[in-house]
Amino acid sequence: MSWRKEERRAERGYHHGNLKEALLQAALGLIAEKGAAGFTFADAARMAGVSAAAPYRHFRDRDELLSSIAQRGFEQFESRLTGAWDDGRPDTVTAFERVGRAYLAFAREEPAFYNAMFESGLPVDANPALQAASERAFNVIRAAAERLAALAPRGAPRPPAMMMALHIWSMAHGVASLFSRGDAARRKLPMSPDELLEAEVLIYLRGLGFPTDRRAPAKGAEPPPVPPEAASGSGVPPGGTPGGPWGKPK
Amino acid sequence: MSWRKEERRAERGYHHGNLKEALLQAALGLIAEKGAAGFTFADAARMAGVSAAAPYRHFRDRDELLSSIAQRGFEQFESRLTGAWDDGRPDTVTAFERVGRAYLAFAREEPAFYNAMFESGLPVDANPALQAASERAFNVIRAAAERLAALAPRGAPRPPAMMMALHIWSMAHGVASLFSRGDAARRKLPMSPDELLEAEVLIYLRGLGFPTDRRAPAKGAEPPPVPPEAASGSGVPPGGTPGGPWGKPK
DNA sequence: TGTGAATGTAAATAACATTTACATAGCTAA
DNA sequence: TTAGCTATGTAAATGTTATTTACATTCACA
Repeated sequence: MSWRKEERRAERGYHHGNLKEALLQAALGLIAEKGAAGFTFADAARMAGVSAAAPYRHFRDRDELLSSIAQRGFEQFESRLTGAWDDGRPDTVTAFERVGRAYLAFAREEPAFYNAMFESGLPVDANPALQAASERAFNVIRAAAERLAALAPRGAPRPPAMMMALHIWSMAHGVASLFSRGDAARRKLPMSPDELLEAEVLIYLRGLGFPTDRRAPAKGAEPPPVPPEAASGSGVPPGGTPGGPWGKPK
Repeated sequence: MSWRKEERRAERGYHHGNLKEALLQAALGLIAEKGAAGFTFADAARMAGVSAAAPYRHFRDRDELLSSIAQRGFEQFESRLTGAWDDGRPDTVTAFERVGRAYLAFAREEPAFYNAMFESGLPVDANPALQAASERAFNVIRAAAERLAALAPRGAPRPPAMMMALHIWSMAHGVASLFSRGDAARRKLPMSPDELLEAEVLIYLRGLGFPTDRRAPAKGAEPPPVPPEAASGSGVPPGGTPGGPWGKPK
């Protein structure tokens, strides 16, 4: 349990000193390069400068290494989503969209984690810790959806927060999987994945009756019940934001 | 090029008679069971009753077999989506949703194809034929979106069809990936993946200003300009369909 | 300082992917 | 019909991987 010599002797000596971490890092790099499928246990060992059998002192098998990475990924993912949500500041809709962008950013900036988490074919539900980590990450979206649902404009039925969360999750995951990674990212799209997702979420929220031309509300006007336009207008003006969420219909 | 004896001698003899097809079928089964990652070329050969080297007479390597399956998958996918779209009958929105359900149905009923197409890590854009097949499938959604966009209600700006298509695709793919396959399917959801996607699409369409309580329009009332409520109401009544697309807010 | 627990290594096993040299069957042209 | 070319298979060899086992080296600490 004690890694007193981490820095001191990262490489030489009979004992590596920090093999577990070194293996995780090596694997992370390999997965980023060749995908979870291409990554090999032996390669990671080689990269860490140890024999092919050494990794088994730290991970039951290849899958456990992968799970560890996925787990760590979900934790970082949760952290980033939580940071993006920032407890709904400056206003719920803005923060909500920031969460969406954070989702895409994570997928783009941490391909190895994202791959291990969502594209490695790992049986997430077979590993309680992993499952829990995944759940915690999702709960950030869910909590945000909860807050958003609470803002449902008068006249519109209050949408189930869980459903909203699942919807948003599926949009973010769909965009990330299809357009924001790997070769799919090279498709010629009319807009960036970020813009695509933002428009998608905005249109969706509009469909629920939310006002979607976010704008920092007057001080202290939110969390309290209703944001600016929700209180005033008819909920959803058919025209919506000038030009719609997708910009000018030139 | 001549397979005169396909049926006659499917098994015995020095020559298999139909190895290529047999390998594809075997691989399909194996992928359905253990995923594209778990599938092995050797297993497929064994299953077809030939030596491990025989498959190389029909596929450059393991990846080419996988590509062939993905290709075939995209073709069947396109076929099913086209059938579901049914040229927009009985009305555009209904047909559009049917396409969404067909997407999920395909993911559920053809896990092997879906896996090879979207979860095998195949570099789709590296294979022109595969890329083209994928494009053709997407074009079904795109064409449907085109028709839908043309129905944009008066007062609402006409949304770019391509964007709509990408949005719908991402929703369907997101729901399929997250909730409609593998272990993720076992999550305790408040509704089925089908219902989830349907609600998502309906809310989205509502966000674009479309009337979403589909109902076969009066004969010949559609394609022509505007469907029932779009002509009458204010485009998007804040209340929308009674209870909203997700059912009664009990 | 002696010793058990932790961490590594080497060697062995079994499964794959892939290649190569050789065997056999099918088909076509003389 | 048959010689010979082509397509399709096989067996054996190579090189890599995952994983296990028996043995070696350190570490931590009583």
